[in-house]
Amino acid sequence: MPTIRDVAALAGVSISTVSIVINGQAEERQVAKETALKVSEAVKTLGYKPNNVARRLRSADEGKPVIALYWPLDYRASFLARILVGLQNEVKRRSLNVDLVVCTYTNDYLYKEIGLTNKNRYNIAIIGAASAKDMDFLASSKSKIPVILFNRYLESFHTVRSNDEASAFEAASIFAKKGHKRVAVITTEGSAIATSFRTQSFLNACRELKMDIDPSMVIKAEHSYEGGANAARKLIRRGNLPKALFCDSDVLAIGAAKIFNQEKINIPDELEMISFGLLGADTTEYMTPSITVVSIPSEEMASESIAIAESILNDTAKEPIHAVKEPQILYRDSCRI
Amino acid sequence: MPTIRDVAALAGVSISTVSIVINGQAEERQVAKETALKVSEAVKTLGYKPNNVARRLRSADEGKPVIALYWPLDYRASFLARILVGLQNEVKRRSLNVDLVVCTYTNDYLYKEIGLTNKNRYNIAIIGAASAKDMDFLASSKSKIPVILFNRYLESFHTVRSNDEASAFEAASIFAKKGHKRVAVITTEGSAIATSFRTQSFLNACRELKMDIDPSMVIKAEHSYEGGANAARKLIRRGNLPKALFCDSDVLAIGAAKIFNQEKINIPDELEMISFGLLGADTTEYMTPSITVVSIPSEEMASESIAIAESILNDTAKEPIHAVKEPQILYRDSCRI
DNA sequence: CTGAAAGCGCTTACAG
DNA sequence: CTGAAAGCGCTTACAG
Repeated sequence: MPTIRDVAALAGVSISTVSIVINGQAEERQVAKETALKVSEAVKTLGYKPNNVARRLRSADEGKPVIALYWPLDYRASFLARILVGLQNEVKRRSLNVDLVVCTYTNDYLYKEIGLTNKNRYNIAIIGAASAKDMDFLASSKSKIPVILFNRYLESFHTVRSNDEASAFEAASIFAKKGHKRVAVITTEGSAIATSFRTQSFLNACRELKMDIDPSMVIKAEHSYEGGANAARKLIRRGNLPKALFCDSDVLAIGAAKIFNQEKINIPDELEMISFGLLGADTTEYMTPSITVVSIPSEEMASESIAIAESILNDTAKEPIHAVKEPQILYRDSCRI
Repeated sequence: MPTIRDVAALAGVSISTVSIVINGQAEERQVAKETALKVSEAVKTLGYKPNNVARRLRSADEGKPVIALYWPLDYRASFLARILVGLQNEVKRRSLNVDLVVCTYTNDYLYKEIGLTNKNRYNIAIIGAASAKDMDFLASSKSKIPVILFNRYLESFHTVRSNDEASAFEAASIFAKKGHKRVAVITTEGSAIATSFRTQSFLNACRELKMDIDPSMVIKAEHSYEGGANAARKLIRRGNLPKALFCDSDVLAIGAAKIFNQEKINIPDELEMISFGLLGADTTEYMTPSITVVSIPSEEMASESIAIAESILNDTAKEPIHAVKEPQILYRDSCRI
């Protein structure tokens, strides 16, 4: 990259003059028109761009500490708002003097994120929805800044999780108490860590509670409303529909409910539904039917993340902090207690 | 703020030694334990934090250009994902070597955003959901970096808008063609620029098309599912429900639809609904009933924003660019053509 | 009107 | 084991 020095050399003027011109002070500092022109041309031919970092140093612009949330913009993009609002609210509540910034990344490519491998860009990274590969990258300690893992676990990092296992068990217990013997499951296809863990936990709980899950009743679906709808169609087509359905995400549940409504399968009379809830709680509340969810405590997790971030900034977080938040079951029409 | 120089002075060692210690190279560089300790203590007593900007300059870490999306985390947080995904996809499509970052702000307080008043932090700002005050701030040219206004208009800035006026007219035309004479409206309370403009445009269109809107049938609602639900309750309570309802946001429409379902008011037989659509198109598609929307072309607007950003980075955007994108009417069950 | 010089706060060879 | 010095790319008094 050309520097101001190169521009000065090409234009045949001093560095000071270049600085004045590129900062638009040519008139006010009474730089000769001709000189200013020479500078502009040199800038253009070299493709010169001022170095922001140098400018900031010189201008004593240190800025506030920056907390970066890393979040992938795949099908989980819809969960971002709730978490971001949670982070933001906690920053406000604590009157932290920090900037909160969202960086998007692609699963498995976290290692490409320069904000993580360079210790001077952000002060703290909250990393959400990491894939197995992303976790490997982190575990190999290639991240140069303090990391808070969001809903993932690595011993040597700060982590904030939702107690999905207990919640899956509780969801299964509800079905068991109601005497359901057969349960269907709609789960996200692919190997996202959290969803497969949630589904696995639910299946284990069913086994423990002596409920039967025919493998053909575990439908894998693309994580979208349409995916949920397609899964519901498959279940109906297969026939012999169980009276209980578990979904590992409310997005799938909403898509599925649409089809049950269309096919006049009454929820909850003919089919009771429970879903994990990752969207804002009001979303599932205002569906028709409203959907009973094990609501992931995103807000509490976000608050805790900021609490940890604050202690990192204060240098009081020596040992990794591992926080676990309890989801809340929100009983709605799709499965009343 | 204390500098490395202060730490060195207090610890009674050289700057180099301090640098080595604070960068965790004490062992490897065989710094005497005692020396390292003195440094650590000086760091602690002074509360020294290394200056990231200086580090970056020294480490020749210039980084990529940064495009910052400014978005408020109020009730409009739920619209963020769709726009962000749109921006991200276009960055990818163009293989731009830029960082995309989201900065949250509070309406009316855009002027506090240091990223805008300091020209060295971000290279380009895309500003969404600006309030009138925020626009004043921008118009007063206090922003030091190139700005792209998202769904707002100021002559001297790059702007990308949705043609809400034409769309509102088209929505009204649909009702008019179906012979509706009376129409109800649910609109967002408060003075958000876009929503009030949409509602106003719709009301104007109704007047032009000789449809009657009783002012008492224009219900102001908090922008949330609950707000939409409350508005629907008000409409029902008032009695003499029109057969056509317009909502300025799909969030309101979804909340309202829930109540109509509960009250067994058949959509569309007893009441036809059209809403502006700010959420992803699939959301309203999978509601029960699915909701006919004038879908704001967020994706196209995002693409255009990135196109403008690219030309700014290439210095080929001399004059302000003003782009207008056409919304698309998506016919769903709530109002078939 | 223009330029030489100082200095922002660091890191990194290099010398001892 | 430790320190003096150079220098990252700028901006800003200051001198002329």
